[in-house]
Amino acid sequence: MKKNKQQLKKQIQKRSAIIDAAIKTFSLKGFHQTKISEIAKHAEVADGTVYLYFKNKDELLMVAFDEIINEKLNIIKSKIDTDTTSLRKLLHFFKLHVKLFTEEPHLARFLSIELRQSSEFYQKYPEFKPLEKYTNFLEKLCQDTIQEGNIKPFDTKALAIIFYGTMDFLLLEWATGNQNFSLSKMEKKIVDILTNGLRIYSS
Amino acid sequence: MKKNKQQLKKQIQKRSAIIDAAIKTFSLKGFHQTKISEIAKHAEVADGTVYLYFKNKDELLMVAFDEIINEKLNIIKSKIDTDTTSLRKLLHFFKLHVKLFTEEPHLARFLSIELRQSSEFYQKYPEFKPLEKYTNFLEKLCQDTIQEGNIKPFDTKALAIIFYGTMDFLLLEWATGNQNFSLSKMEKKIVDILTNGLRIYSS
Amino acid sequence: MKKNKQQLKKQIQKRSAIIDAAIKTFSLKGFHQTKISEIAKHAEVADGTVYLYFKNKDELLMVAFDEIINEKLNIIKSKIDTDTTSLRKLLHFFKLHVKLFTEEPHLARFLSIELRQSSEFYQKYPEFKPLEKYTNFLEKLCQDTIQEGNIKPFDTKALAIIFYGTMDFLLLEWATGNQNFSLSKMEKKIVDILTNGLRIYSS
Amino acid sequence: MKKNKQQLKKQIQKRSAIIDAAIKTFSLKGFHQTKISEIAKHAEVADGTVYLYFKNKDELLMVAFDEIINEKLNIIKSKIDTDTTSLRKLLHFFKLHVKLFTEEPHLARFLSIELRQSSEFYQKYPEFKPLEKYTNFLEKLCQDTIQEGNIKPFDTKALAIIFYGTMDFLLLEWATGNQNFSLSKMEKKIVDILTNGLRIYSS
DNA sequence: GATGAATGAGGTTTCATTCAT
DNA sequence: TATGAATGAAACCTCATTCAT
Repeated sequence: MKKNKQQLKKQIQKRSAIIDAAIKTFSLKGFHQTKISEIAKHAEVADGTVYLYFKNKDELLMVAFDEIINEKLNIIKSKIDTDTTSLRKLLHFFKLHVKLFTEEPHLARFLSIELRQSSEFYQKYPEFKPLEKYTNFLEKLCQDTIQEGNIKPFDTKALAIIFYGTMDFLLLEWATGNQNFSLSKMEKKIVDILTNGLRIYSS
Repeated sequence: MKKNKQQLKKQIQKRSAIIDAAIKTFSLKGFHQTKISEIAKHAEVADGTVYLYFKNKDELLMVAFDEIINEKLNIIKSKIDTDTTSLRKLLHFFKLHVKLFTEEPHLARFLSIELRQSSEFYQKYPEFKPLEKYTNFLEKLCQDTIQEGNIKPFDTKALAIIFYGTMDFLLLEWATGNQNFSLSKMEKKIVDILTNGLRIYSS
Repeated sequence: MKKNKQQLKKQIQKRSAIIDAAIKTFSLKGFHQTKISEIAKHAEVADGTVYLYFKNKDELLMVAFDEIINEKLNIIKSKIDTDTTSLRKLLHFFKLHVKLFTEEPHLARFLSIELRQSSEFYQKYPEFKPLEKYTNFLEKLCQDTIQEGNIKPFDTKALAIIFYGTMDFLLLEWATGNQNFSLSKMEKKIVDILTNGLRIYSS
Repeated sequence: MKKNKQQLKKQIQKRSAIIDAAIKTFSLKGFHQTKISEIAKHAEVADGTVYLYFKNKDELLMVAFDEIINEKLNIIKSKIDTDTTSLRKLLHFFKLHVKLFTEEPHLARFLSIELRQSSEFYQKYPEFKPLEKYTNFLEKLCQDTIQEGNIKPFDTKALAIIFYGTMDFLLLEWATGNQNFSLSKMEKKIVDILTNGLRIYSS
């Protein structure tokens, strides 16, 4: 039925609007400082409507994370697709990660600060593994790079932790303004260290 | 006066008890889920007493961070003091960091999760730079190691970010149980990667 | 729309119920001793509902004053409307004021005691002039009476102060039970004094 | 014993210092906004010491009122002592009342605002009749004036209510800045009205 | 008597969530 | 399905008062 299709479309748009509003507001003000009514207002729906699409505020946060991570990961995937080696893909990933999140500073805060929810959050939602896809992809890239013989056969999980941990802390330092450094220069230096350390022909 | 001395001692003990209770409770339940009354109960003082020692809940959290960071940094400093080279000190630092925080799992959670508690904090307290001392010391170690000729003359700030970011994310992965790995093995692998990447005579 | 009309009506009733409950409770226990939860219970709404209609407790008190003053002033206005001279209106006003507030003793307390509750209010809300309308009307009556040639051309502001001050203190003495007098007799005596003046050789 | 005398003197001074501090602070900030610790600090005693001299904050307020009223009444009494007729004393009383309280504006607030404690206060302390002495003296003056044949034989209680009510409301209007009038002019006008009476054809 | 550290009861207000319309 | 008015639980912090020293 056409009617149903249109309705369905409308609903999907509404859901999407809510998520967008949630991401923007969470990023800007932090999870606890964000009121559902604010999100509803930005999404141009009633407060109660939010609860037709999401069980509660926690779920909305988790979905918001998921959307962001998926969106950015897909952008990254498509952009590194044309790189000729996995090593290049890996380094390109690093650069893109920094670029994508610092282009929208509130997303940098979102990722480096808000993502780390309270201990109770992890206990309450054991299935909450927001970075899993992201770090898995990173690990996969490391595996490929090793197979292609461009980095030494290190443990790929360890490599992924080093990579993600470094990117994440770099963004935190930048987002909180703790350090007064040029982000692009710092990024190059870090890539330099990681590659020169990791390359098979590093000598 | 003896009286004053005894009172002072009592007060120091009380303050300490409150901080300990705060750290434990914050770690367990998260900052926003922790009630002052819980902390007070654990510290065996009245609710109001907490406010004789700390201006408010925020300050209590910040002081708790500071105490933990200082305490652990001092332990680390004293333990690596006998290491003969800065490179050894650096790697020892890494191991001790992981050890000290995973020996007390709530501290691992405290550091890797609660420390990032929400942008609200960084916005409200721009002077809140809990890790400054820690990463500064790390950077100093890197400088020394470079001067001693044991790692290539990389940018020391970049090195510190890689080191701390990696340690931090490793603890997070461990604390949230996202990954099912042996912490000690993972740690060795990471150290392996970082050292083989960094050494001057890495070939 | 019918629906909206009904809802609006309901809301007006709810607002009114809250104000009534507030006046009664404030009068009975005093502003600082009155808990919002008590008011809510008396008004048969939830605590939070009070805050849908009033910004906070302070505003509720001020609105309550305003409502009472307006209500009583309107009653008085309509009742003195048929009096043939302004002098009669003026004296009638005096009697009605005493009557209206002593018929509902909690209102007498509200006006003579709670209204003066603490400088904090006057300092915090300089625009809080609860009696302005009331004394202005009183002053206007005095002007008219003078123009009609029934009292000497005294300063009207001074007259208003005498009238209101006397009525107010009379109610206070009555409400606090400090004096053991017949209110109606006292009222007559006061009116007698005010109209006839003090001096023996006034003729 | 000399010792005891000195100690007693010290204690009286301490009690007096506390009352003075209380009056100043209550006047300035209002009863509810005043903390016992502030009073103690101003009186240069420990918080607990206040409770050696006064049962609680309420009692301290009541004593403070009493002291002020007594002090001012005594000043007035001594100043009007040389007036040759009771009528002159009465009018002089009015002027002195206004003068004494407006010379120290915080006292004007204290008397016209803070004196009217909450309804519960009057219920809790039925013996709290702060103005009794004052209005009794006023009434006595009226009696004398009547006996001396200088005002008509009106009811003296009614006269006292008019006098005190007018003075009190005049001070309130002045203290809260509601009216923009010259206090001294207004005072003269009021006295004029009270003495000359309202009616044009009063004979 | 004097101290002041410690106590702990108490209340306003917010806001996630519900549910009658 | 959508609304948004209503709900009511929940907790930080203050400060009068106490009491061990």
